[in-house]
Amino acid sequence: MPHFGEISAKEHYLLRMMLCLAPSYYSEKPISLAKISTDEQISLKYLEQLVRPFVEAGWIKSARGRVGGYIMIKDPATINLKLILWADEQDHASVQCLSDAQPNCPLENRCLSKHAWEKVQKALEQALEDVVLSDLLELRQSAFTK
Amino acid sequence: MPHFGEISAKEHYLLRMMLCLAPSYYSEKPISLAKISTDEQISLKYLEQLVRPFVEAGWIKSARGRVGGYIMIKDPATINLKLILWADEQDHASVQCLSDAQPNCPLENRCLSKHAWEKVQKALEQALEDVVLSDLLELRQSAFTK
DNA sequence: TTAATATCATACTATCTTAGTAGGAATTCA
DNA sequence: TGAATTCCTACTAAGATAGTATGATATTAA
Repeated sequence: MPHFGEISAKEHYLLRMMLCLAPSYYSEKPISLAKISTDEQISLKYLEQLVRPFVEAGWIKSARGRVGGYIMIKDPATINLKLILWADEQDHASVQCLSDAQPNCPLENRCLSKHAWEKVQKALEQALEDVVLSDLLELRQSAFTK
Repeated sequence: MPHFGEISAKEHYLLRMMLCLAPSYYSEKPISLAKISTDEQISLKYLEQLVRPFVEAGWIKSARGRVGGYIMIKDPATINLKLILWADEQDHASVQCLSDAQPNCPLENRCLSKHAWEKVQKALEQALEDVVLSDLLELRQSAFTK
């Protein structure tokens, strides 16, 4: 049973995939999903699905053929967890009536709870924005590898 | 399509239910689910399922019969969103290998991403803890009702 | 005493998401 | 040419969500 805020395998995969692809931004050499699949133990076919939205968004360029793969063309310094996880969402309202205009909402505690969720939402959003791809890459170079 | 951190209807219901029940802590008079169902437009049968874990946890006492209902016996000042949402979970590790000991993890970026998720997890946890039931009740009394 | 109001308990269901798998087509390059 | 790669569509098993259905049991106001 998952709980609010639990990271799913999919989300875990997304970040790791992006971490694998990020170096291609600097090297400008494509990285194949086959390699990522091996390195990170993620199904190749699943990776193909996961990478697609980012290609469509223009963050990643694909190169087909023999020595093809994917090249990140959006600067990793501008990519954070919020963007990765919420790439295909436009409306991030955590509670329905935050987006829906409900002028005369009849519910006793909805506005009260909405107020609470807004606080949580804001904190989470900030935390996700604080995790930037390029920062993570630097961590790997330095002390973090212990 | 939901996204990470989105509030589900269930979670929205849980908080509103608790907000409805909280006054019973002070009045010591039971509040029926039928009333909550009416006030908050939540299915009575669904509410019955939602309240059960808290009764079993001893936070809420049930009173059957004609003028029965539920009475909160845990101080609303000690109940926060984290406790409400994660009531039945014991291990809140957001990433599998945060709880599992994996001494020689072969994955390239797992530890790096784990580090990232830990930061997010910690921020979220803090935000959820900061939303305390009694504080919300006070908001209703005062300016929030506009 | 009885009828209404509650909780308690179990089971069922439709829809969606997750976490993939399957099979192949198109492209590129050694 | 053949191997490696992306591209594309479809399918699936398991689980969660958001309830509904049916009824039993307990209490008390009338």
